[in-house]
Amino acid sequence: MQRMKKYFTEGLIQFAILLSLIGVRVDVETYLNGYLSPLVETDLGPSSAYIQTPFHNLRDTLDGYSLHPKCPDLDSYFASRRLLDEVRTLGSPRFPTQLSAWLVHLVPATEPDTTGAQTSSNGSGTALSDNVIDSGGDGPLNDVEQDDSCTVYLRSPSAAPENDTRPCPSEASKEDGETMLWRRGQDVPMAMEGGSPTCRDTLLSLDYSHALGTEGFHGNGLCRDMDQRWQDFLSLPGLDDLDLGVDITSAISQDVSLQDAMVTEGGASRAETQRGVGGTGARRLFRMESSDSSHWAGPLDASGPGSSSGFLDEAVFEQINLLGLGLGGVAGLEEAGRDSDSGLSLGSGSRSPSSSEASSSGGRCEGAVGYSSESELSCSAKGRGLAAAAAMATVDTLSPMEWVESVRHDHTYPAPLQNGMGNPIQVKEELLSEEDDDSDEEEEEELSRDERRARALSIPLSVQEIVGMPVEDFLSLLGGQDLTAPQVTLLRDIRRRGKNKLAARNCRRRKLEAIGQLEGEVEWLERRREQLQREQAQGAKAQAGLLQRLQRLSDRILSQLRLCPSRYTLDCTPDGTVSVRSRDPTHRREPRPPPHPRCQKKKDKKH
DNA sequence: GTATCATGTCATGTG
DNA sequence: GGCACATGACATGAT
Repeated sequence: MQRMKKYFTEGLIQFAILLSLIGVRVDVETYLNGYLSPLVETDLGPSSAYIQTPFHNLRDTLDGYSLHPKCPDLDSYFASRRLLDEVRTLGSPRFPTQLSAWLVHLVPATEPDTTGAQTSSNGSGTALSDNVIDSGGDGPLNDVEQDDSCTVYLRSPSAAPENDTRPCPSEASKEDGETMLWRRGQDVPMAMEGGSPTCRDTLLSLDYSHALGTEGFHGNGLCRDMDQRWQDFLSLPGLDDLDLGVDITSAISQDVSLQDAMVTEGGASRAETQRGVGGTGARRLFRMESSDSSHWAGPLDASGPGSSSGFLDEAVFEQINLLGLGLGGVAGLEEAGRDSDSGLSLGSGSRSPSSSEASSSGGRCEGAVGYSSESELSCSAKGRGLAAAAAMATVDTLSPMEWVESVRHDHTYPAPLQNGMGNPIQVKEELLSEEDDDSDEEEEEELSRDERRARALSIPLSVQEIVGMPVEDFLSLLGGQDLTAPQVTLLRDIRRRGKNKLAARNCRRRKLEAIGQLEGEVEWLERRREQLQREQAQGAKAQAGLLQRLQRLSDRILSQLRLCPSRYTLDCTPDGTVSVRSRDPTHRREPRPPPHPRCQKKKDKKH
């Protein structure tokens, strides 16, 4: 069973399953570049399931910018991703009936781009993603061929001519191994690093055998081997025990509609450069599509397979992960908010109260807990699970727009629960049943300390209302005849703590801003100092040159005066007067200048 | 077990 | 004096 979990929680098949859940056709290019690639991380160990990939950690290094995971600018950045807008247009999510198929075409880096060029020029039509290639005369794959790393192409079977009898493109690389994905600088292919085939291997092999068709690339030993791996996978013990709600075999193998896709690794392709994402090292482009067009309830389907529009927001992926984990239930919305100590959803904007609570609790669980000792729930594993449940519930209860909006605001990054490969629906139902049992208790538990106190004293106002109301209203409320002294005291405390909480946040934000500003000043001053040091060095060098020239000139003058430069020197006064001075302190008398030649002649005549 | 970080809360100062 | 706000200090939980 553990092995099965590994199959389903790792790698590509999870992507396909999860994305099929909502019928999303996804270009996951942004997630397959370098460290953003969950596929890369799947081989990092037993706990490195893709679901557990903390995308929020990746945000720190996104595009080379060092941004805080909660930075509003970062949120707006993600919000601007056009794929998110595309996801918005989706209709109600529907459970998948089919999975995408994949065709992988490996072109080693050192291999000339013969196969790849053929792939792009043999009338594949929409075989390759527009994101990856363009229709230039040189052929988009030539761009890829310039890359010094391995390239894996995914191609639509429909686009492959039936009479295509070209050998399996991976055959050329078969001698290097039987795997299909290589990573830059690694001798071991990505999918085989663990020494055993992973679900990715199997899926890719399936793609070979089912999507390519025997007319095309079949007959290759590698393809058969991959297919065998897939069969091995399907024959794994415990697979039959899984209740996924769908026939996994048929879901994967039937009516395989391989959509074009392309995986590159290494330097950015031209298409990437055009999108402004190139130049950051290794990139991988990928594409996944649901083969069932009925999944598309929204206008997105109009783009049709082969269209390369759309990118999933990272937050969307997080939510999709939640879908795949089967975590969720309506209870999550309430449960996710229980960890909020104060119950304040300050800064949640115009969101609905339920989603606001979920978001607030999510942010709470992410890091700070504060004085939550009175809270009976820990914010760790349970809180994460509840946040996930909240997300799941959001998907089921909210409209797509609301759900996407919740994704936009939800900064929680929940980890999977134990049953990471379970059926989402089943788990949801389990949570629902649990919620029915102790919903009242949970509702009580999720209240903050102040909320519980306010409820105990029958204060009909929420903490948010108490904190947010104008002071006039608050004073009039306190001055009313309906409140007792303990109620008044509690109201004051709640308002004071709430205000101070906000003040502390602002204070810390300003402090961080000040620190950042000072760091900028320090950096500027350091650069300025280096510049001045360079100028000083240049000035010293120029001064040395001038002194050297002056010394040579002085020696020349002294030599013309028939004075030894080692014994005499020239003194230059500020007023421009130049005099000869002896270097020997004992001979301070001005040396008599030699007689003028005319005088010397006259003197000679007298004698 | 320890360090670090984020957050809440309290005490205190300031306007 | 009361209030809002700012901020240092401390506690607490998460990582």
